[in-house]
Amino acid sequence: MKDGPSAAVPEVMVYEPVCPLNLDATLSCGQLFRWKKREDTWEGVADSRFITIRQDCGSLYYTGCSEAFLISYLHLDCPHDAIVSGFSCDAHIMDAVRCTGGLRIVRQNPWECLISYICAQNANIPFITRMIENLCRAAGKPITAPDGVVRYAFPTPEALSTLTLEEIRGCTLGYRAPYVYKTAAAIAADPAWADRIREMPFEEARRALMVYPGIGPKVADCVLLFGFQKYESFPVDTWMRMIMHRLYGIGDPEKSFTPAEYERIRRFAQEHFGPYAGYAQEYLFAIRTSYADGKF
DNA sequence: CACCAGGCCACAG
DNA sequence: CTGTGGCCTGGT
Repeated sequence: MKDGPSAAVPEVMVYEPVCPLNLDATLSCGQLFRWKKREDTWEGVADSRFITIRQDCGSLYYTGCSEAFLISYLHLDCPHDAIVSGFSCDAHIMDAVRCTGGLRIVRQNPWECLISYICAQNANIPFITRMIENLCRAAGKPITAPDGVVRYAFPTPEALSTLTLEEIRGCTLGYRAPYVYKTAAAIAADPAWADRIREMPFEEARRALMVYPGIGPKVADCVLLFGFQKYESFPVDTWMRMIMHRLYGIGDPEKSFTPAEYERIRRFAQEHFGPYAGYAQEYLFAIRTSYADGKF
């Protein structure tokens, strides 16, 4: 027999997506840094809520958020098959789709996305994860989850901008600390920034993001894709550079990665893949090690 | 101990 | 305008 209030245990909700979803691929492909899989269940924090999701036989069993949030967050409100079939003339993308079909681009909070991808520069995923957790612990609101474990929301712009430069550096951000420090201050002083960028056409929004310190072409493209749902965005990282050279003969990974080289690869991809180029990028990125290992 | 990881910035030519 | 080093930190 158990003691303790059963009312504290959240009701598990069920949702059955009508279109393809690969939850494992979606939450582990590297677009997000705050989800962990324990047993069969994914646990994460999004917009100040602790959420669990388990996928079983196509059904989603979830706690901590509404169905509307789940659908929006996982981008289940879109014609996924139509996006994928738009790539049907490209054998490489279809290879990737066969491996991780149902991979979704999650609708991230633009602010969290912005800071996260500033941290992500020149780092690997475990390191990025630690930096972000440190920031959350330092300035994020504590959330007591039903399992009794305290997690932390991603700090608001106001909260993050109260930290000193040294406190941010203490979150193991290294040379990225001044970028986060200055960008947080700028955003905190300008609450309408996200609405403004959301309304801008792609290239203009891109330029507007690159005004913030620590945000270059790669980070801007990630934020436009993951934070602003501008799906024509095609972020080019060192992996994508290698892959695009190998599959399409674009660019040359032997030479130094100049801004001109970035533009060449990005323009080609946006033209070649079309308005959902970002989805092509995510599918290629999801199986990046296969290309490194010489498969495909 | 080198070298690199989902780059950006300051500075030289 | 284009190209090259250096950079915090942590893992091979």
